[in-house]
Amino acid sequence: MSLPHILLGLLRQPASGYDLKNSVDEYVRHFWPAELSQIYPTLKRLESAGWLTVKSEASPRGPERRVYETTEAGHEELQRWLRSGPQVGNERFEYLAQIAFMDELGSLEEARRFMVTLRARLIARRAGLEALETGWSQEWPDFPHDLPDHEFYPHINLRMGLLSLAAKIQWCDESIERIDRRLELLPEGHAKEPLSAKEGS
Amino acid sequence: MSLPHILLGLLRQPASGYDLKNSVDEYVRHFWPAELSQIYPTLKRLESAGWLTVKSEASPRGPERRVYETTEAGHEELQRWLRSGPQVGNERFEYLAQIAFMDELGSLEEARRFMVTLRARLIARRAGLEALETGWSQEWPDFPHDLPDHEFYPHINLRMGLLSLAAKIQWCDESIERIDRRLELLPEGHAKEPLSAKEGS
DNA sequence: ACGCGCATGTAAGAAGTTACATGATTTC
DNA sequence: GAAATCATGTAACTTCTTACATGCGCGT
Repeated sequence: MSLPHILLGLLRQPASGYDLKNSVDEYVRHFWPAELSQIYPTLKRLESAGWLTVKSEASPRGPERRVYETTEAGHEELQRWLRSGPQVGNERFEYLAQIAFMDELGSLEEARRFMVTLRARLIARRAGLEALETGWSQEWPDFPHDLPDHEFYPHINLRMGLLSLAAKIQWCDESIERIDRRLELLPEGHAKEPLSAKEGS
Repeated sequence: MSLPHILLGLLRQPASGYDLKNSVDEYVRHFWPAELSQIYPTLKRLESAGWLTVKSEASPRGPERRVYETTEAGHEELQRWLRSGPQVGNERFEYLAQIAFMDELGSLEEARRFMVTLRARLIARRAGLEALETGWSQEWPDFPHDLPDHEFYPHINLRMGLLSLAAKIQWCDESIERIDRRLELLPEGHAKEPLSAKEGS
């Protein structure tokens, strides 16, 4: 139920579907990715609900642009959603489902490799967020203090990504250690390569 | 793409759709909730893919039970999935989308209330996981050490839930503090009720 | 008599993914 | 000449949610 409201939120400045896709990729992707093939029909629904209006414009390059603007009703709907309280949904983690049945493989080494590559992928994500943050800190002089409101709230979101990824990376480290302790109880000798990328938490 | 494999994983013991719903609710719900209306058709698909077989059994109470078992092919598919590496999907957080546009309300007080109720909901979730953990610790004497494999991996999952919720609660605290610091810069006097539930990290 | 647990599903729709289709202009 | 960017979409499919439909047996 969120994409319509995200588009409403982004449309506080007039924009085309194409523009919105760029905004989503730049600002929103980390907590709500969306494809053009989903954005276009959603904009039509929003229009027929009376929350948006369109006008066609010639584009300097390429075909006509269909530029959307929020109506008063759209603006009210956005505020209604914002005031409806935090919507905490059910997150789905496929990798946790995999871990739940890991004993099926009967191999602590395979479980270890699983956690090590998971850790690497989480670190890569964190690097993406960190790059975003350094980009911001160069644009805004006394970052992260004294940000204007429309930068303040996005930065709060960024912090959530960073903190939550740090916790997951720490969890990977903890789990790898637990696996290692189990491996030491076993008779065989095991190749236990050290972690590659830079630290965890 | 996960529910089929989760059912395959749970079906290492024969079970009916109804049984599986109970198992999902007990063990799996925290990272992959599923309804009966989704489980039943999925089982049929799994059967026609040759990964499961069924037999009807009379039930002591109620209608006939359709009891499923994995085939050799199903077992291999489960292992293939487990070995396919950690599948890190795109998590969607509606409340982050809401925060992103919070400046629309132009009210730090409303933003603060939002974060406070979010914090309360996250703490409630954590309490659920903690209850699960104390339940486990009573069943297994020297918890969390020396667990058998089929308890070890689920406990690793539980830890992820706990660590990741703690990080989010900490993020709420940090954000509320940041909002408070902004509120202090303003001329007006503001009612700033202290946090109700017990501590955050 | 009523509701709960057992047990099976179907139907309709929302939300999201992947692939396809088209065509102009600009940059390398 | 090829690839990227600009710009619009549609089609087919998967996944998940919510609501509906049915009926037995047990406890209070």
